[in-house]
Amino acid sequence: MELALNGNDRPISIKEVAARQGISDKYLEQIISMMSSAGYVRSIRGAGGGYVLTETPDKYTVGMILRTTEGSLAPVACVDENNPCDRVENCATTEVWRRLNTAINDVVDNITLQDLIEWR
Amino acid sequence: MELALNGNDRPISIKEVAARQGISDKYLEQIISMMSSAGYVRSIRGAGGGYVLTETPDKYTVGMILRTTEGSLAPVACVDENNPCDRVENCATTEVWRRLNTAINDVVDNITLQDLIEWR
DNA sequence: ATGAATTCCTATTGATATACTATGAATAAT
DNA sequence: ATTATTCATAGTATATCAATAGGAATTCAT
Repeated sequence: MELALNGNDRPISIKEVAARQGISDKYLEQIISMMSSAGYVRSIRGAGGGYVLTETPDKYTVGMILRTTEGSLAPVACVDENNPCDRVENCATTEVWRRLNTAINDVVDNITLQDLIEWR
Repeated sequence: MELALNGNDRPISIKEVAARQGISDKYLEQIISMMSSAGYVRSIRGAGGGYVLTETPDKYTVGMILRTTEGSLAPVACVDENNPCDRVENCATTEVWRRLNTAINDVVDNITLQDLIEWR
């Protein structure tokens, strides 16, 4: 949201964002570096550098961002990756996890960064 | 599910369930004791003792059981309990968490133990 | 060229939660 | 009296997460 609100005219530095959001530079650095690896932001190094979004805010879903920074959103490992436990055969609860997974993804994949900005 | 399938004619012991489910007696003991405190099961002590459900399986939702054994299902603390963080004022993401919370609760509160048994 | 401001990379710490083990007391059936 | 059980509580091992830390690489401004 900080990057989106800042626009793409000039990059915004970790230092600025961290100060405004009340978290440490070093911690934010690690978070944004995940976004960078994912290609969601472009970094400009050196003095006067910082970050800009690579796309317009409506192109990012909350799901994309959360999965990048937090990993899988699955309630249990067996419903996400091909990571079945050895008793999946006669496991009635799998269906619970599958429904939860779908419900969670439905929410996060249908909210964009643009939505967040408009809700502000 | 073990208790529901066993019926209320005779109690079923931790030992039996633990063996069938491949977990330790002692660990299961702690889990079921939470169910007992919640009033969901009735315990019979002493030799030949064990547990029975206090209600028919259609009276238990997955949500009741999960909240009892796992605690709150809220994605973040601020949307569940009155536990707002100090920047909730201008926090656009709260709405994301609220929607997630609703979606999760919708799923787990609309599946009963009876459903699980039928899905088996 | 030099210095300052930045990103980049990786290691480490500290706190907490989780799954699980362990010990023994209380209770009830035989 | 013995055995099978629940009940209560303490302890352990591991993983995860948030956060800190140090310093290398890059770029801008002068």
